Amino acid sequence: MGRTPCCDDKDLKKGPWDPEEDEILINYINKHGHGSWRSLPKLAGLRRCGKSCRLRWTNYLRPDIKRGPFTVDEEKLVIQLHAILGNRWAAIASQLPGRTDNEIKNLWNTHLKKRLLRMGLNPLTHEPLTACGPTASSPGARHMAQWESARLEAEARLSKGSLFFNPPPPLVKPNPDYFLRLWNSQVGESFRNLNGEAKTDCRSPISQASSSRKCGSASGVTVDVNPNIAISSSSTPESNQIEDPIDASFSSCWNESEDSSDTALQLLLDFPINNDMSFLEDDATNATPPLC
DNA sequence: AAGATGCACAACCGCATTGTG
DNA sequence: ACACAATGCGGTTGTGCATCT
Repeated sequence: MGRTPCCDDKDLKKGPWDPEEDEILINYINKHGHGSWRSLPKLAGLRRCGKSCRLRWTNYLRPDIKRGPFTVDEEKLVIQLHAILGNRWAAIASQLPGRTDNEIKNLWNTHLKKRLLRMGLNPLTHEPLTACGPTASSPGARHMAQWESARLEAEARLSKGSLFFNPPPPLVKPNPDYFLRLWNSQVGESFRNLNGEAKTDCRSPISQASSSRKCGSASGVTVDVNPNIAISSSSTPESNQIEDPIDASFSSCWNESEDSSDTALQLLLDFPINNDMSFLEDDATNATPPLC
């Protein structure tokens, strides 16, 4: 079949945008909205392809873009979300108001990835690196595999029409971004609000599954996502008891699906995001990779 | 002072997904 | 159901600036 390339016109300008172009684009969108991106450049009188216009608008010109350096809290949140969502920058960006996927991607590639590496953590898995090769058999690696399999299972369930959360209205497709919804749900909120809890004994959720519903976030990190991001790191493992909000919302949400003991949610609660993010504050000056 | 190198960020490219007739 | 267009997304590249030698 093939498709007409959208930006192959030799007449089209490439490279950095100049202020005049920005102004034209802003004025046009403020007046008419962007409508069809493909036809926008012609209508607005820009010698750019629609894709370029869209990118310029969404990544730079949009009025709600928050410019300036990322705060430590935002960086923590990016790391946490990356541990859950992987390189799904758009999904991560949706949790950081005013930040774009491109910006977060750049932040990750230029700062956070290196920082994790300096910390001796694998930026892909968020697991400790060792000089002795992959730690496939480590609990952490197992955990990752379990997490992934649970994620796939959950997505499969969703695709079969199993509705984990409030059933969407008819004709609305279930959002496949299961974990993002989980994160944003009451359950996720409870997860984020677990403060300084359950630092102990969060072993493999599968092995624990049938009896481990009290094992909460291993991170001890609280994250309030929107609109005012506020994360507090706590290292006070005062309580190992996760209170019932989790259980309640968990069980009420999960009732509809079978084998609730072995759940993606449990994995989320148990997810071994490398807990101590204090390195973000002092920028890994005291970071030493773990010896093996 | 000048060239080399590294870094940060904006923009591009191509594939995947979604929408539409 | 199919073909095609439009859009979204993630990986990669290009460019300008800062720092180093």
